[in-house]
Amino acid sequence: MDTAEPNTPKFRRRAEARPDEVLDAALDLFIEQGFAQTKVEQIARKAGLSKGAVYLYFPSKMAILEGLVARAIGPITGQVFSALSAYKGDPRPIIGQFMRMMAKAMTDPKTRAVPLLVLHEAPGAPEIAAMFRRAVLDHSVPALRALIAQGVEGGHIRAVDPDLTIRTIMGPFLGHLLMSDLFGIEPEGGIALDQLVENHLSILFAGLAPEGAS
Amino acid sequence: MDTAEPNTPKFRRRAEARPDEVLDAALDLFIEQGFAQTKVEQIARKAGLSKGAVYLYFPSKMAILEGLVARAIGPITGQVFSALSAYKGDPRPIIGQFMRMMAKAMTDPKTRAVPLLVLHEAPGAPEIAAMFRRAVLDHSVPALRALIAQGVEGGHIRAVDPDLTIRTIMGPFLGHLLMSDLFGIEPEGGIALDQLVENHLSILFAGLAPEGAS
DNA sequence: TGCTACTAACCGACGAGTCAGTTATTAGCA
DNA sequence: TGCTAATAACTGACTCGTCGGTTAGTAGCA
Repeated sequence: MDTAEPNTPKFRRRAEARPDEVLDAALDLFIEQGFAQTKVEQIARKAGLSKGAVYLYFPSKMAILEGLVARAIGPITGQVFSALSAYKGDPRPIIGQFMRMMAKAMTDPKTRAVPLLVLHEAPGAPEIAAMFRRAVLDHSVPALRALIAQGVEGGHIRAVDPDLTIRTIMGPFLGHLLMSDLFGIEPEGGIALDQLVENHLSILFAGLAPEGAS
Repeated sequence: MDTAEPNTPKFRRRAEARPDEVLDAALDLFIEQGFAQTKVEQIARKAGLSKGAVYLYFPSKMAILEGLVARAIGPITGQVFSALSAYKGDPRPIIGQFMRMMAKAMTDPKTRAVPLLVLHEAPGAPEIAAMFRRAVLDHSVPALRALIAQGVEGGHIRAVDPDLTIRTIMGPFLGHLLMSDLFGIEPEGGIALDQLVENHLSILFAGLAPEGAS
């Protein structure tokens, strides 16, 4: 249950590692019990601190959640997305790459947990929703839109509505996340996310093919 | 702000309408502020009652949410789903009908709100999640699976994995719900759900077509 | 001896749920 | 048709546990 190493000194000067330790503990507990159900005291204990100490690093419980989201979406630089929108040609291969990348990332429960947390806490915490939106959606959605629009113009794929098609592309991901994590619905043996992606892509790519192509 | 009619008598014998009035008020507030943020007192005032009276009809705040979900999913009888799974032939037309039916239903914010509420409250309220699962998913998922499997066997659609394909079919719905209701992301002018469905179906149907068909 | 890192006891707000009491409504009776 | 008893419908002030956040004080380090 306890994350803290037993042999580490009780005090450490310049405890720069502390915030991350708190975030680690918080993430575990948020995954297990949800944000509202988790008490700051629990987070503190799991990180090997007292409640008061947590408040040396984070001004509020909310800030812990924000820190968590920030840490998770930080590494997702705009690079991926600007690469997406700069691409010219048949968008299907890159969409495939992109989806497979996502699948790989989402296989890790800790990674999967963050968007899920955002999902749950968004209505009660608009800042969280806005943060996620700014950092992830405001980049990815336009990038995908541009990618699709360009594919349509170039005749690489059928004339579909880019904005609506984004939902067709990404939706199954969300659907699966929700069904499995919220409702525990999985086919026997569980779903491998990569199988889901391959099945989806096979339908999607055939469905996007220009008229009169196999 | 107040739902209660001004001219209705303050007391009414056999107040059978009360529970529904409380549910109506609660739904409005839950949509606006979320479950956790809504106080029982608010629900009571909006329904034209005092807090105490609410507890004459519902044993707890949770029970109000349960009542809301129960009322919403009650009308969805298994009929639709058993019709789905009994069907023989190319599944695409019925899938189309089904999706269009869903789109129509989900156009009403009050209807849309209930699954959304379930989504948000599920982690903190397993009973809600289980209830929704039993009433909706445990019927619809097997029905869709059977429908698809049968379509594959009959050669009406390509050989896809039924379980995974369910996610491809339904995912965009969820994706749209979340993007619009949680993050407020919509193309300018908003999305008409029926447009989303038509775009999705055009891709989906082409993507499911047997090899070598337009 | 002074500073950093931390602790633990504490505070106060908040809100779900309770309950003793109040008021409208009806039934029974003359 | 008025009066009374009974009771259903409702009120709002209160309790009480919970938990986020604070702070006075302490332990280790230089």
